[in-house]
Amino acid sequence: MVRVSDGERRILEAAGDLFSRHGFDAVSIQKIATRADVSKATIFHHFSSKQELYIIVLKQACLNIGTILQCLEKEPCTSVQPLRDFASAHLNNMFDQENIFRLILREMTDGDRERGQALAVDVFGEHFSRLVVLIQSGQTEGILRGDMDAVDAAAAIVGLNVFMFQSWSVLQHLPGTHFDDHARTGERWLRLLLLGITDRAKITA
Amino acid sequence: MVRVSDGERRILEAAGDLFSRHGFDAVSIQKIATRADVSKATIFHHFSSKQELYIIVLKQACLNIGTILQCLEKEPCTSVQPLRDFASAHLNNMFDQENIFRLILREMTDGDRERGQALAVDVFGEHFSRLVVLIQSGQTEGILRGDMDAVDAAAAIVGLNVFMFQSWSVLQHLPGTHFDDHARTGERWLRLLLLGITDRAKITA
DNA sequence: AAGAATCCTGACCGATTGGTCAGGAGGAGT
DNA sequence: ACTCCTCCTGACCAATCGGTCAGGATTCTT
Repeated sequence: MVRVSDGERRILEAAGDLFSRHGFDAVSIQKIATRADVSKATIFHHFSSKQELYIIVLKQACLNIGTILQCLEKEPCTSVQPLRDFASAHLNNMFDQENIFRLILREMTDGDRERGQALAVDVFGEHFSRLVVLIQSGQTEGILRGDMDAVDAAAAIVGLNVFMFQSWSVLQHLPGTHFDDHARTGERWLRLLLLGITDRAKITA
Repeated sequence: MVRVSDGERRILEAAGDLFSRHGFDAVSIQKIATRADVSKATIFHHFSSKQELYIIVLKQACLNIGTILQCLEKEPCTSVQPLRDFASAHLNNMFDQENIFRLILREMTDGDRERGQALAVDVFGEHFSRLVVLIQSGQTEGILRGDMDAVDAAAAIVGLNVFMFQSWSVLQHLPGTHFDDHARTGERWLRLLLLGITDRAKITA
């Protein structure tokens, strides 16, 4: 176990919070120092540069995420319940660790191209792969449509969750909406995706 | 028609491009000036502050968007084709005007809370409402499921498109993926949403 | 008690930031 | 010829930026 001083802990905390909310460029070392209640020089005592601090915050965020989502068993999938469980856990996971996920999503969309993509693969890749396998097993079990791409289905499930996560505050201000609770809304959207929005599937293609 | 000098045009163009790619704080006036091939002071001749320039870029972006998406007729919806048309037009619209949409999405997620939400309602609100009405008419025509919320369905359609738009470069780097073309992928995802991912809808709830 | 190591700080650095200002160039109106 | 107006600029400003440095506390080791 690496020893981490109290000041260093507070710095990482403040940096993670500020970076996730405002992005790398909008946050100055001084602001992090003030929030962490240390001097600016203290930050450079613990971290060699702003970039390094950012990268470490990013890595720490990935570590915190890696161990949480373990709800995907390897048993064959004979009902949609595992999908519900996954989607629900995924969504709760995001909202529970809002800062971390905002940081990662931000990095994916406007960060350094290579780093952002590598990060995305690291963070989402494994879970995504396991979700794809889960869906494929559901297809061979006959519970899920065989004439679709499991990768598409996985992307759609994750995509709806991600969209909901990052647009939550905006969604509530669209006209005619009534989104009250993440979890319930997520369940309804997943149900939509499971059953489809057409009445009876007479429409082919 | 308001006269706009050539320099001013170039400034707005450069600012829109840079803001959408890197965000407000990461872009300096100097960089905009260099890109627009004018001096820094010229920018302050045309715009009173960086904030004002940003707001104007934002408004210009909204104007450019407002008139494009007009594919929603008011006739009753007797097939899923109007939904396909909407989703397709929506997606193409985003990718065609990448900068503008990135700018707006960025503002929605990290901009000033009130302004971002007001902007979102302005930009997406009207189209969203019309999409909801379209879906509702599809429900009364019996072509779409009656036991779902039209608002949920509309949000899901738009959400999948938005997610695809802003995660496109990352999606291609997830393991096992093969997303080659926006349009085709968008069609497949919409089909998923239309028909559902379960085989036959024996699974209720 | 002495020394070493860690934690932390105020003062400071050059560079860059958003923004100001006086004024030059050039076309239009008189 | 004259003025007026718009477009544009280089020089400049105070403030802030990321980062350095010498040294004061505090704690751990011996």
